[in-house]
Amino acid sequence: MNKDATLALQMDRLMRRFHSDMHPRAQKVDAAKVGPIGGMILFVISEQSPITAGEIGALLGRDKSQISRIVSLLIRKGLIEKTAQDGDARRAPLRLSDTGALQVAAFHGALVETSKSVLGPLSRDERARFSELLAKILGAQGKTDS
Amino acid sequence: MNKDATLALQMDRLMRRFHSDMHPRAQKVDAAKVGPIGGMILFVISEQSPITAGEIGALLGRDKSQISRIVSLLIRKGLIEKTAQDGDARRAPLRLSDTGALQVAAFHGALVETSKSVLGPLSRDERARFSELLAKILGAQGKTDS
DNA sequence: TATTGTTATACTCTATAACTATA
DNA sequence: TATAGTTATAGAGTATAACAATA
Repeated sequence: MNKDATLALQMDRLMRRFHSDMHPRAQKVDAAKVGPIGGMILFVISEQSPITAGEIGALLGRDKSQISRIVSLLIRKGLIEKTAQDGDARRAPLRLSDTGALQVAAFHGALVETSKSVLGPLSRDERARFSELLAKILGAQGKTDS
Repeated sequence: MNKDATLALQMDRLMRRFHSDMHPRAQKVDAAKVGPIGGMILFVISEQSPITAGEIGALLGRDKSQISRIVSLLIRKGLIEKTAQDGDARRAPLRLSDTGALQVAAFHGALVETSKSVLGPLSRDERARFSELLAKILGAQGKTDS
């Protein structure tokens, strides 16, 4: 089979593997029932805060309507808050609440466990190399994301 | 941030990137309207045939109920057929029809284009190295898939 | 009793479009 | 006129469970 097609199939299988491993772990710690995308959004906010809904959408590659809906949910559940606006009133920078920070810590643990489990077959060096390759893939085209 | 968590976030972004790139390409060639998972199922059958629904589910990491539903759709659309049974009557080995083979060729092209596009930032050597790492990740645990 | 596959259901994710408000 | 965000809708993917047929 063509090497590029092989890569595509490998990618699909890896994505499924990751998802299958992550799902039960995430559910177990998802006390606030925010779902996998809710968890990703919390995670992104914990990394870069304050951040607007549009920026989150660009980072995660999801449509703004989806981000908007889940952000509303997260606010309703008290996990994130809108910060005081200084400039553009259309933008609504978001930050974690204390409860949200706790939830992120739980998700973080699940993420780490999943990474370790799925990437377990790789040595430490290989894992680092893998991460570098991912960074190169994402970085080159990713600049236009944000 | 923890390296394992970084990897998890990179994985999510890569998956999204792949999906976003693949979706419009696949739609364009999806003459029979079988959807992305329908395309993956056709693709798997084209690689290993005859193959049962259960084996497809294991390979793709999807639930048997989902495979069953889409396999029914693919049969209804004339893209695959059940082969004559020789042994276990519960199992229903599947194979591509001529129409299905044409559809697979179209999907194959879309897969190759997506791989080239998303993995474009990598050199030929890096891409080979990336594929090797994927094989190692999938191979070690993947044996239990089938 | 276990396995293969089917069917039904409910939930989540997703894309699209129309909309409001701000700039 | 353009941008940030909201809301509504429809469609696709998913997990779960109950079920039938076969082993």
